[in-house]
Amino acid sequence: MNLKHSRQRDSILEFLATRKDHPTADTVYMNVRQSFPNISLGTVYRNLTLLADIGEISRIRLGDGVDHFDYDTSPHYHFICSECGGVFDLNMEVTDTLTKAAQENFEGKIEGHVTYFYGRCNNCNPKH
Amino acid sequence: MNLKHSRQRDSILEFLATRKDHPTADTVYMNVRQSFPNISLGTVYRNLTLLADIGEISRIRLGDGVDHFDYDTSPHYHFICSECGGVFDLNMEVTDTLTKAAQENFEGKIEGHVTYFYGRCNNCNPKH
DNA sequence: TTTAAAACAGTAACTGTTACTGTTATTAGT
DNA sequence: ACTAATAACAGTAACAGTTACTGTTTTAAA
Repeated sequence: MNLKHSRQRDSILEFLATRKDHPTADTVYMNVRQSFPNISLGTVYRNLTLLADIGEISRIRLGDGVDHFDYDTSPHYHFICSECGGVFDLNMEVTDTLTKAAQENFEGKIEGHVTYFYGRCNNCNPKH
Repeated sequence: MNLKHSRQRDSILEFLATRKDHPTADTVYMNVRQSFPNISLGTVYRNLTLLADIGEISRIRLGDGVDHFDYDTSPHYHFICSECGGVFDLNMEVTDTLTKAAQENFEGKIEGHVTYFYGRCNNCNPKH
């Protein structure tokens, strides 16, 4: 891979680094436009995909039809609120016992699994 | 909910019952057209959504950008092959230990989780 | 510097899905 | 059986998120 430096890409990565809420491409676009008013949504998508491909960030799919992006590439679980759509990290250990269990009765090679949790976040959960 | 009977819906459900490979809306469309040549893709989507809403079938999201549908609504895990996109059931127990563990350090209410596995299926995994 | 190519902005196209519109099929009440 | 109300239909347009194309600009190696 023969990458060239780009200020737009820097800016996208820099923005992601400031956020812990796993923004979507569109949110990235909105924000990076403050530094690069002419940046194209295509550029944002291209760079998010590239950064994810080289492992600088990770792309997260949570069943809401939109891709989220995370500067934190360490393995951890996510929670998505069914009410407000907010995404949160979970403070919880990641194990490979699930993958091992799955491999037991399965021919073929299981390489990993995707897990995310859903429900009501603290804000949306009715207090009582 | 005040449902009326429809032959198209029957046919969609009937087709799904014959398949264990979790077809997409488009696959359902292709097949049901053999009995109903004029059926509309919109009708297929509408009925799949309706059937899923009333719990007759389940809708499965596996991160490949397409919805899959399953006649088997009992809780079980799925595997998706990164190579051919094939979807398979896993013969493996479903527990709620994950949900409990996730709830530990999380304010708000965790209602459930989605888990699926990926890798190479038996056909796509290089033999040796 | 010059120059090859990576990256860009802008925009069109594509995919999966949902919504709209006027017509047909179903079913409950006579 | 007939009628009337409406669920469901076919066909098609619209929509959202994402990817691909085109001609121009930026980067960085020679």
